[in-house]
Amino acid sequence: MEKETDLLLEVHERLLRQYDIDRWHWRAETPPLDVCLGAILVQHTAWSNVEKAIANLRAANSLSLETLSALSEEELALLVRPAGTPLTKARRIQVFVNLVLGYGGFAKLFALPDDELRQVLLATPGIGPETADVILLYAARKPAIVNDAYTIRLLRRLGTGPDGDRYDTWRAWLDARLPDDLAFRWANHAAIVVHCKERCRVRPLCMECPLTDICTLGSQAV
DNA sequence: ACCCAGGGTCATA
DNA sequence: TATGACCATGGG
Repeated sequence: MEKETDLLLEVHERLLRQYDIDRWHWRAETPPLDVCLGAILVQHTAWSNVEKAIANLRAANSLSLETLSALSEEELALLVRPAGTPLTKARRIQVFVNLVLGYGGFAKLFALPDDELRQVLLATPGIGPETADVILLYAARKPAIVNDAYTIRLLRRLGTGPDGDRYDTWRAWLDARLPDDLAFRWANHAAIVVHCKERCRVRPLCMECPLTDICTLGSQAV
């Protein structure tokens, strides 16, 4: 376990040395609503398409809880259409937005104890474990673990990780091994995403990959 | 013409 | 518990 922590910390350091995570899409000043919309819209979807959807919302002056709640399902679906599964995502956004409004805004919702907040999010239709953890970390700014396909793929290539790929198994495994620190966890997940988007999917770039020498799968496909 | 993307939900065995 | 179907658009 300590050895695994050492590996995770080494990866963390190397990635932060290599990438400027400030160029990642969520920054310290990103409003909670933007983060939450992105978290829902990116489900099984390429981020480039999410940007188009959010640009549509911005152009329609609809980046507020009140506006999003007031839009008809069809109108909202039209705006988020580039992100795919438009009707599904329009519904999920409205359910979530109404949840926040019901609490009287993000500040009050996020004032709940961490565990309770996570339960509330998970009980919301359309918000599964990964979306909930993204909201916890990047919108509510709690030191949550975010697991995702990138993390699993990367750490498997490094020959580590728990048995099985179930979300909660990975989450517990990472939680026990990463510092319980907001800044660390914020940067760690961001760096993994930036890294995987930039390199992991393109094999020729493996030569310049900052993790090549500890990658146990060599040149095998991602 | 495929295949997949930072998921989530529901039905089936 | 564990797969599979479905949602549906845009880019490689």
